[in-house]
Amino acid sequence: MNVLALLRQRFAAALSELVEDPAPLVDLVRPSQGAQFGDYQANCAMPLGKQLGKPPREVAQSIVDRLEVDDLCETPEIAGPGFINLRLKQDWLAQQVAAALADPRRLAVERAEQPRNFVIDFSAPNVAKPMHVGHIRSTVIGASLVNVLSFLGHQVTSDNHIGDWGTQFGMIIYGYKNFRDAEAYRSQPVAELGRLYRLVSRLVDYQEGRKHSLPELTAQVETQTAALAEPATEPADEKQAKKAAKARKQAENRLRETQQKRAALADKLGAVEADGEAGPLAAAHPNIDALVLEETAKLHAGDAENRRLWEEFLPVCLEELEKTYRRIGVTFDHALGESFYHDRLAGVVDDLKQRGLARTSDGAVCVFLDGFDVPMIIQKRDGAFLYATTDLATLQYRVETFAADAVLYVVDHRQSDHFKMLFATARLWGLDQLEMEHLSFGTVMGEDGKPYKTRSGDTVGLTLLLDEAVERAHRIVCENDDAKPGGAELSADERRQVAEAVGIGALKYADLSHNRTSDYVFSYDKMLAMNGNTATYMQYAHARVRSIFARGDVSEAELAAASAELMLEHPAERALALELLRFSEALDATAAEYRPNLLTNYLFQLADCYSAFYQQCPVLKAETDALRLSRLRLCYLTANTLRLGLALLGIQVVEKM
RNA sequence: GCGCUCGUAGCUUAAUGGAUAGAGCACUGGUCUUCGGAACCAGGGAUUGCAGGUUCGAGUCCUGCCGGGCGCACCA
Repeated sequence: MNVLALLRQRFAAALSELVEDPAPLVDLVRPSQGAQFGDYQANCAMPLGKQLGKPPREVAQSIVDRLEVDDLCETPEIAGPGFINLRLKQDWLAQQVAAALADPRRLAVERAEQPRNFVIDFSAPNVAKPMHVGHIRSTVIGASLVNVLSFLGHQVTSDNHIGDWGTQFGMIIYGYKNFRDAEAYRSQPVAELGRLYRLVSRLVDYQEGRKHSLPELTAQVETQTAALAEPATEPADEKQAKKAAKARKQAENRLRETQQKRAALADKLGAVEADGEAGPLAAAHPNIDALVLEETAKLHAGDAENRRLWEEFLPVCLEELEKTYRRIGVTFDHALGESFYHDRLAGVVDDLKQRGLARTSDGAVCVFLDGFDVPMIIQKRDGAFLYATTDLATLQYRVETFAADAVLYVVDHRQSDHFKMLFATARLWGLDQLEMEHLSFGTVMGEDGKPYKTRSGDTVGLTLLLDEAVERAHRIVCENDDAKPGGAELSADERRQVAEAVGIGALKYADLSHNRTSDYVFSYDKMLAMNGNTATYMQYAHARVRSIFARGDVSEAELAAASAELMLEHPAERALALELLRFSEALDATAAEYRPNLLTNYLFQLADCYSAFYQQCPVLKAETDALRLSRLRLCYLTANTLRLGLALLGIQVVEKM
């Protein structure tokens, strides 16, 4: 039961007698800001009063006169400039909670009236590279949206659009042909391919730095120095002088930055040259950057040898990814990577050309779009296709194969321009009925405010990250268990399992509880903080509830089957009951805006309500048996709601911790 | 230079144009013969970057400025 949706229906009926289109006004019915304003409030009288030219309080009264909510609400109150405050009836509230209790699988959450077909594109790592910290957000947010939308009755297809066809394979192929350690490849193929990738990547970076970046930076330093050396024109007034001084300061800062960048790059190049292994290889392969591109091009052109190698490497790489997904409990319906669409790209370009949407410019096939400075290039001068081409082919495939109504991309915000152009092109192309959303998020930053890297400048592997989180969780679990007054109660095995749930849960929750397009600051300490708005707090709340049942020797079946009316006399009981009922609202809001943080907010608030209840209302020691049962049932629904809510976020709960 | 995005308490942050900007961390004080103290309660701490504007009402929408992050044809 979604109480908010029900109230909105009632308001729609009342408002339709007063106004042509009640929809925008109905949206102004919402949960109250504070308990003093009741449980729900309607803010529609003010704008309607404006519209009708009548005093808002008068309008509020005429809405209330037409409103039929006697069955679920106390008499509505009109407050302030014209707010309508609603308070749910105690017995109605009790009935709704009982209905949720009677439905342990769905907790009385209704399915969407109009199920849609979603395709969610998330995670999307490059198979040749290990997943790193930047992949967490996409993976975790995407997976939770899949869960929530599916739970609400939508048809959801999850698709991991992996990068299995790009330059990184050219690197591995080149590395394999030139640098492989045959013995290592035989015994540890993944590790050896990883080593080859890193080695070649380093050598390519070296050559590109030597040939392009370093000269470019050197030139920049020169022009910036020259610009600073130019004599300043005499400022006309004080304001201009200030402006000029500021501009000069900025220019100085820019120069310093460029110099620093140049020095850092020079150091890096020097380090490669001085390296015992990489140094000689760099000297022996001066054109490795071009040669790698050649290997990639040969793969794309169907070269037998490269194709064979690709087919040999790919399963190995995929298995490595699969290990990580298994550990964090993420699965996909499909993993149709870039290579899957390879055969369709030429057709896409032809079709766009034929429809007059694309034309050749400067040798490249481009789609020029209104409102964009640059075109979207779908075929390079040398004939190669780009990711824009692949993305268009992918969209077409998803509409044709999955009958998608909506395609969601969980990708970091740096690609927002790309998606804007992609969607605009797709709409011109005829996909104008399709909802396309770029669910963007910020870059993962370290606590120093720079992209999260190790001290040596490498990106941090996801495996290491998980290990560290679980390790820290394990230490805390052990400490806590050892400190229990009745002695430790977890076996070594159980401690491991709990640490896994707590560590990985903390990592996921930290990502899910933020909804920022700005950058995300990664911090072990913050995500693993075992109090506050964290997964651990929720898991702990759950474990505490469960322990009541164990201690009180309570039968769950009895709780589920009980039929007596719930007693909600105590304010904390009532507040908890109301919060439990809002689960459905939280899920709908999460689905409507594709924002898992609305669900984490809800769960945190629920845990908070439970804490207050737990503190103020004795359960096992309640005054009467009836009250004891009623409170136990509230506990039971709380535990179930926490468990289900966390499960939808991809987070496990435990019985004891 | 053009574009996107963000700026809320010391820190991390919440808030579909609605009432007194809500939390957590940290800080201060309190609760306890523990239905699990990884807890709870209370308190201090915010001109929501600045200046205008729209509105009955602005953290939210518009304009300008300041500051951070990111992106700007043939990488993904």
